Amino acid sequence: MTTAPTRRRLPPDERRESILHAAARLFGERPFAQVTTVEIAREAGVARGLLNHYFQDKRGLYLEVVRRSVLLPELETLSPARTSGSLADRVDAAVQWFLDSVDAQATTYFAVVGSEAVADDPEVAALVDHGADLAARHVLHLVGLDADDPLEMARVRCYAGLARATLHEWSVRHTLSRQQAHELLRDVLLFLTAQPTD
Amino acid sequence: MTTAPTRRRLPPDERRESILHAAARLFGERPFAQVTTVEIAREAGVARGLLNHYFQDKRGLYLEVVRRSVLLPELETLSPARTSGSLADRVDAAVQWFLDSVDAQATTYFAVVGSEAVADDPEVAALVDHGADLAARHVLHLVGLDADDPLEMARVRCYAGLARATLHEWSVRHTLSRQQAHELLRDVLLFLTAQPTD
DNA sequence: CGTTGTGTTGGCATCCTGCCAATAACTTCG
DNA sequence: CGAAGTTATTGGCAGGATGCCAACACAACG
Repeated sequence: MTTAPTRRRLPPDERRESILHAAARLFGERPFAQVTTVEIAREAGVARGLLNHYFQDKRGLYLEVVRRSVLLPELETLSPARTSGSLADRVDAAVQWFLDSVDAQATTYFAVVGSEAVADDPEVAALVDHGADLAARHVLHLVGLDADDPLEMARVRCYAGLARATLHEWSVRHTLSRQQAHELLRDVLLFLTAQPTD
Repeated sequence: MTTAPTRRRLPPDERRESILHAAARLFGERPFAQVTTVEIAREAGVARGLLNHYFQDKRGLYLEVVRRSVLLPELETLSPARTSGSLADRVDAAVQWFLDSVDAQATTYFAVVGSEAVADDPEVAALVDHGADLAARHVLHLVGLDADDPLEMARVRCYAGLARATLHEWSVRHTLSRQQAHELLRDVLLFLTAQPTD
């Protein structure tokens, strides 16, 4: 038996990825403090020390997981930026985009962002904040408003809060149907964009 | 020197309160993991072991701190429940109430709820959730709508998300003035309450 | 003033984490 | 095809934080 070496050597990116995958799974089902590095290592089939090699520390690994789920990878992929159609249509499309991109990686997203509550960690909060910023900017872009107007950005960031909460009601508490969630978000966004920024 | 006994015996409630106070201060300025029980004990002028006597563990102490800040103690105190005045007036009053009650215990509130991001802990999330529920119910009451209609509740809970985010923009990021925050919240709430619950 | 009840303390045992030197898998060159 | 080199990977060690528990002492009571 020359096979089954006790160690298997992988290209760094690949190994890094597998660790990240295992960590995401565990962090998705249990809070940070209740997940030990031993578990993650076991799940990834790796020695515990290796986690510290690829990521500074447990916290660094966690931040990386969060970063991935927050940045909405689909964000860059599809941005048709339709400047055509009525405002109502563009708004509708923007809401559609948002709900879809969340639906894609629902589990992780909700575990991290959707729970809609406490950021016990400022750095994590900053990441989520950044994610909200990107999403808001993208929505503004879709709708066809100026994404560089600070006041407009602030208002849309507020709207992002509404979006998260609505998401939560729809996908976690099931107090709203997707239909209802969609309509609520659409109506309010339309209302906000129509409103003059006094 | 008969004074300054190495130990001082306090009635349980009092001691419990002083510990809670110290913990709230520290948890307010640093995330959970970065606050050690040694610090809390020192801050409260107490042996570390006493924390475990009054609260199960560090986590239990934290939950108690969160519970206090989330429940918006002022919530019960002032609920004039004005059924008089126009809808616009009642909405305005509700928003006013919300902004005021948050303004009161701003620091703790923002440290726990206002950061508007991740709930790494489901139990904490449940608490915040409950707080949002109470607040939403109260707002509905102030506005004069039925607080037992599940759909209406869901919608107002979504609105609570908007409120948190707006709070964040106003009081943390300073991208909105209180005036602007107030107007935004007022307008949207008015819009939502006017909207038929299709 | 001795006794009882319990608020309070200090230290022990355990678990988790970050660090680091040794090891071995994979590659490359002679 | 074999040996040297590179570095991915491992296992163990030390520090720190937490939960637990038995002893202690402050206050009230008889």
